[in-house]
Amino acid sequence: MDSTDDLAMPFLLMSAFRGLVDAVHAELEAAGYPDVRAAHGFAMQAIGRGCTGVELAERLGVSKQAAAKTAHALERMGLISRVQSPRDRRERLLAPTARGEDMLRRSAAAFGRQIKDWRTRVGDDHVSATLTTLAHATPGRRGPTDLSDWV
Amino acid sequence: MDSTDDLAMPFLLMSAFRGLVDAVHAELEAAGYPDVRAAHGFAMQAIGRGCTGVELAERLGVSKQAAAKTAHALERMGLISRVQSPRDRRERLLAPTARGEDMLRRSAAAFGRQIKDWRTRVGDDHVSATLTTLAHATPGRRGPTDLSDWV
DNA sequence: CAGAGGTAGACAACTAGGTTGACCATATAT
DNA sequence: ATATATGGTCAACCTAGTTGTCTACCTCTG
Repeated sequence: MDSTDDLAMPFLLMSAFRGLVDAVHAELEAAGYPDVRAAHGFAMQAIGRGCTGVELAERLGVSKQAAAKTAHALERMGLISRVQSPRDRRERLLAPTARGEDMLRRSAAAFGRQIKDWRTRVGDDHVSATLTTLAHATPGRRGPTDLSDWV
Repeated sequence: MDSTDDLAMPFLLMSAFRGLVDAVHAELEAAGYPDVRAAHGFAMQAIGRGCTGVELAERLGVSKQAAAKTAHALERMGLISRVQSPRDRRERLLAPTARGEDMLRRSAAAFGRQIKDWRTRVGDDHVSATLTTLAHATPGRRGPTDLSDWV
């Protein structure tokens, strides 16, 4: 239809994403997690209940070296543990600590509150339409932030 | 309503954004603009018909040093010119070259085609709802990718 | 009109998050 | 037993940003 507005889509996507993430990180900072960045949150979500470094790299769609850096940062922040695997001595098993799980819970709650705000602002139907639109927008896409395996 | 899906929103936003941008950049690369990155496209949009470095920094929501770096990169790629202002000799006026305007046209066309894909895939109503949702999602937000001044 | 303070831009050093390439240690298959 | 594949690490580099400092220039005020 009115395809002139379409050009704003990338900006709106970016802006909405940043607004969402910034709001959540402000809440996390207030809750005692000052150094958590967006990449850390994504990585924690990707680790889920536990995985290896290579799996993390695949889930995030980055190189294993990049995943290792992030994992080390998360370990330094006390959010995950990295313990040697019993069945394969090359592997280090990444798993959230109690503090990491608390951070994930708070993060999820904060995201939920943000989207709830959206729902009251534009209505449930619009938010639902947005979810389905975005879900169908990038079919078969694999790579960064693809969580089809782990949600 | 079903707030469990809400947690996927940041991932969907990110994924949709990356899918969109990647597709457009693939087209641009094929059209003879191989080195254009997402930041360059945003900056070109922000420059519009012309502005100074400080204005660019404000429009992008970054430091003026970062904006200057980007502007130099755009100049090296032949997409903008940086000429001294006649009325203020401190200023350098940034303005797209013919090549830069061609790039912007191709970029806009590519974005339009991508969103048209979305429309045929999920329907005009869903895409429109997405646009209005995202537009209302971050009210009064200023900073990166805020284009209220220059669209 | 002289000088104070504000502004545009450049330069340098740093950070975060990513990349590739080379490498070692360990598993696994032949 | 040996060849090959895999998990992880280290090192060097890239991009896009940051803060701090500096100079050149404009503008406002006494």
